[in-house]
Amino acid sequence: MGARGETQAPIVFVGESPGLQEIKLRKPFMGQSGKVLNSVLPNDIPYYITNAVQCFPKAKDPAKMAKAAKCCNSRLEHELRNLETKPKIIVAMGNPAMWSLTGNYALKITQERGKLFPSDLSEHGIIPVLHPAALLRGMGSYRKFVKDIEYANDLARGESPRIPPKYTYEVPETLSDVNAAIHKIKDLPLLIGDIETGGLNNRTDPLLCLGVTWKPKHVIIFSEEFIQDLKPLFQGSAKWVWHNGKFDIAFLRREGLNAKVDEDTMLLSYCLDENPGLHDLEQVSSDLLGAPDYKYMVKPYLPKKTTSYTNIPKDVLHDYAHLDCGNTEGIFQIMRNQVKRDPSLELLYTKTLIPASELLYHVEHNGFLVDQEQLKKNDIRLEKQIEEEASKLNEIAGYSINANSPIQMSKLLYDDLGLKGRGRSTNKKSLEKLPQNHPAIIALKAFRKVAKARSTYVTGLAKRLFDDGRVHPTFLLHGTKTGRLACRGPNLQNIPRDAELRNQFIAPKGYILIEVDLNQAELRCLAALSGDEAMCEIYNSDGMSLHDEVATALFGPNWDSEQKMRAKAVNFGIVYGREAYSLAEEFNTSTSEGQRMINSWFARFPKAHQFIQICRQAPMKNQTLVTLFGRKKRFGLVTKHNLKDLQNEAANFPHQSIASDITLHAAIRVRPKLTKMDTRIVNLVHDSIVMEVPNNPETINNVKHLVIKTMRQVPIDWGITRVPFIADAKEGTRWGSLKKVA
DNA sequence: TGGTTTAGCCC
DNA sequence: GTACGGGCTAAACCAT
Repeated sequence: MGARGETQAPIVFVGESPGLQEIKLRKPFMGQSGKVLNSVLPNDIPYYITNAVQCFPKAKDPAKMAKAAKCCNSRLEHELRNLETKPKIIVAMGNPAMWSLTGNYALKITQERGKLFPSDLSEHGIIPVLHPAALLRGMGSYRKFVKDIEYANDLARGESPRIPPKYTYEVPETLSDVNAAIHKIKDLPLLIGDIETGGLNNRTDPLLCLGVTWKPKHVIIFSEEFIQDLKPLFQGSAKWVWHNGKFDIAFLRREGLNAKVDEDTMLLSYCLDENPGLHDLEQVSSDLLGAPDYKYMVKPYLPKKTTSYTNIPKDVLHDYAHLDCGNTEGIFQIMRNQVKRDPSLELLYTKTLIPASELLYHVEHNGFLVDQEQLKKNDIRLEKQIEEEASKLNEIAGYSINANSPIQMSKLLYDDLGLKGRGRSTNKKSLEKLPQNHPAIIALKAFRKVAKARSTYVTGLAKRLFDDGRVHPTFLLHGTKTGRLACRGPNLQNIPRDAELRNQFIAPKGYILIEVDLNQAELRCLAALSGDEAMCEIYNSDGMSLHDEVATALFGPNWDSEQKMRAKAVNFGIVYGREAYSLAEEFNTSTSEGQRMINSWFARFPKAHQFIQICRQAPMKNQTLVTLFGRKKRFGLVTKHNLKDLQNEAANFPHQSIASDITLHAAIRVRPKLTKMDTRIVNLVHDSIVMEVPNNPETINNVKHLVIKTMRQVPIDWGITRVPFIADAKEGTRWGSLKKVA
């Protein structure tokens, strides 16, 4: 019972366990998941569908599902062996099916999906894929799911499995062999490189080897002891290909090698799919080449995730490195052509992403100087405040309580103190619903503020400091779905707007900080993109201000400061797709008043409204949004469950993306000129550029002039002409105390 | 030890 | 029942 399809089918789909629909109808995949599966089932060949588990476990936690899968294992095997014909391929959907069919209960579906596992239950074996229900919950990539199933369908139709690529490699062992190898390849048109390192940190961790290839299927590995002899290799005319080249060139440049990023397979992968988390080399190689898992080679030497690659024996490391390098060559050939065939992606890749690699190498390398005195002062001050607030909460509770624990605080507020709110959450919004003058609420809010400030922005920052007194973050070009940069280790894009905390970031002696930021960049983009006459008029006039105009539109000409605040919030809320309820919450007013504000805004700016509406239709119409910088937003699986979220993403995508690219391009353009003025970019925050500038009036003036002018010019050069872009400069010695100077 | 949940900071 | 787009980090908690 519980199966459907043809018993002589060449392809078998194995799901997890029946849901209510399936129990009722005695057939698998009849509900929402069934719809997803139906969209990818082959329509030219028969198929058979069953489940790994036939019972209906009450709780679907992994341990119980594993147990159930083990129980049902022999039943499933019996079912599959008794099909009329042996299938060519079996698709395992979700962890339990994969566990049961492979017998390996340690596997994880997100890591194994799309790979071919041998099995005598079918001719070619098992292909694990994500379960459709996981896709419906917004996990994983629908595009990958479709590709995985397509591969399985092709095998069922009689095509051959992909053959995992194999490469030969050599490791020159004498200096003369190294020199001969360099001489042979340094002026070839294209070299593909990949390094292995003793850690992720280019300031402290060793460079262990460099793999280079120039033609399919053969790699040269230059080992550690010859790194210093590789200078001529990087002085030839070859163009260099890397996977996340910004990482590699930072290590190589440290060693005095003139490495550069001409091509980058990670960025190609990001061009082809903007969703994060899909672009690491192993993953791309597996998807495009059918490359098998080769991490197993080095795993025995890496007991912990953090163990350094220095613990791997040299011969094993070189063996591993040659696969990385060879695979990079393989995926480059495929993806470079795919990008070339799409003019917008080609534009994005060549004009934005590759130049941005070089920019960000420098920003990361420069780092941001931290004042350790100020760090210490904040540490002491916040520690004291944390203790004070914590002891207040202890006293209120009457026992020792951890204010950092949401569970304990929830118990305190809703059980011990009997406060009545909405649900049992203790987050900021929920606390707003509780009596604001209650000492527990006051203390908890204060505690949260200072605890966050200290743990993340003081002690957390201190852990990231290097010998040079600076933090050196990593900026990710592939970290967002919109094209904004992401930043980590530490994240310098979310430092609190609190003078004491921002003052931890300073200019070195003899320099000052200048921050130039675009004024209302996203709203200006919305005006320019939509061509809304009223918005454009405001931004093109000298005396008008959007916030003032909207305040007048919403509340009449005699608005007060509170009403102006609301107007401002509506302006920024609109571009994020905020709704009446959420605005009403913020201002403690009725939903109908929230709705009135939104309606008035859209009435004042009808074309902006229309533009947003058109964007919102993209997910339903299965359209891809494209910006003039070539960024794309693709909508994978659209369901009634995620439609609203996707519409909000769509509505927000164009102006967020373009505003960010204007800043990025301005930074790319000014950086070489800044270098000549002994000026360094030390941070980028979506619509602003922070620099350290020699403290003399002439340079300061030149830098401000250059950056402001460039931020104004970039949109014009990219065809955004309906609205001017205005940038403001602030300066000072500490980031928290910058002052606007005429 | 590692993954998930909750919370809070930025544009 | 939900309600705002895009991110990162820390601490607690829980399973292994």
